[in-house]
Amino acid sequence: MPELPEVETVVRELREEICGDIISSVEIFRSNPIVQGDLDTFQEQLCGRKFMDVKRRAKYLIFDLEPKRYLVAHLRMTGKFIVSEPLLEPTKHNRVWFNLESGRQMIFDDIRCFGTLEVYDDLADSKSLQKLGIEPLSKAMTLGYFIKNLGSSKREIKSVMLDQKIIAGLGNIYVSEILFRSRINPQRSTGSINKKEWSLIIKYTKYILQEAIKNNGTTISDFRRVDDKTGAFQQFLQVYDKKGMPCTECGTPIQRIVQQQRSTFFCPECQR
DNA sequence: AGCGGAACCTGTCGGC
DNA sequence: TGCCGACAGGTTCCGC
Repeated sequence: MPELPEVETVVRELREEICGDIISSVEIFRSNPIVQGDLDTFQEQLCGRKFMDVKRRAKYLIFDLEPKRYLVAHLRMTGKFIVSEPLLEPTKHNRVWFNLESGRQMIFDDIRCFGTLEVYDDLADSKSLQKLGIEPLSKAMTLGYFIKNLGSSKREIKSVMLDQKIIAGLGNIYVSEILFRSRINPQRSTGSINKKEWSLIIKYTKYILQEAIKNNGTTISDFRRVDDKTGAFQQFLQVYDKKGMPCTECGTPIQRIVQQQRSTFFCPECQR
């Protein structure tokens, strides 16, 4: 479900809602496979700690706690954080409740249970964070980075853009949208992308992500904000989930193909 | 190195 | 109505 803009939306809203609050107890309704490690340890590591900040790295949420400790979360496909007045009973897909001293509740809800929750004393111990490539909205996102790392690669450009070890934070929706705007066929080999085209990819990656963040992300079906509202960027999507619909530029029907076992949507006329 | 395939789970939708 | 396959904003592991 959530890619960088959706995670960023959730992070910003959580930061407003929970900073300064203290975890009084943790109730786990279904741990497998969400909570990594021993459950008693997980609860013990978190109880009594105060939320100091909520940050994002790629699609990970990082909760800064005091005394110093970190809760690292990944929403995968259907994970959600909801902050609300306390419930009496968990609803169907509630997996973990973080009860707060203010009396409110932060709920981790996840239909498919792919999401992950991990605790670290030192973020450097997280293997998954270590492996991540550059942040697409950072200054590291340069022409030089792509030429140097991918200039001679034969991999398909779609696959490279989804690779979190290279660019960290893009997912299936935004990669289709970025390549459409950049007018690049998703099956092109990365080595065939010229400087001008890389510049377009960089420009539209930043533009689309920023616009999506402004619109609180994209809701196709499952994504929800902390207050259970939907995002609004779906109204600006040009190709994702638009198979057979006319291209907004040339009217050619949008095509759906499968790459890396995932759908790709593109215009065969505009994207060369 | 990098591909395809399967796995982790649950839910929804379309076709017959 | 019911069953079956395809598909879903993600990641990881395994074998070639």
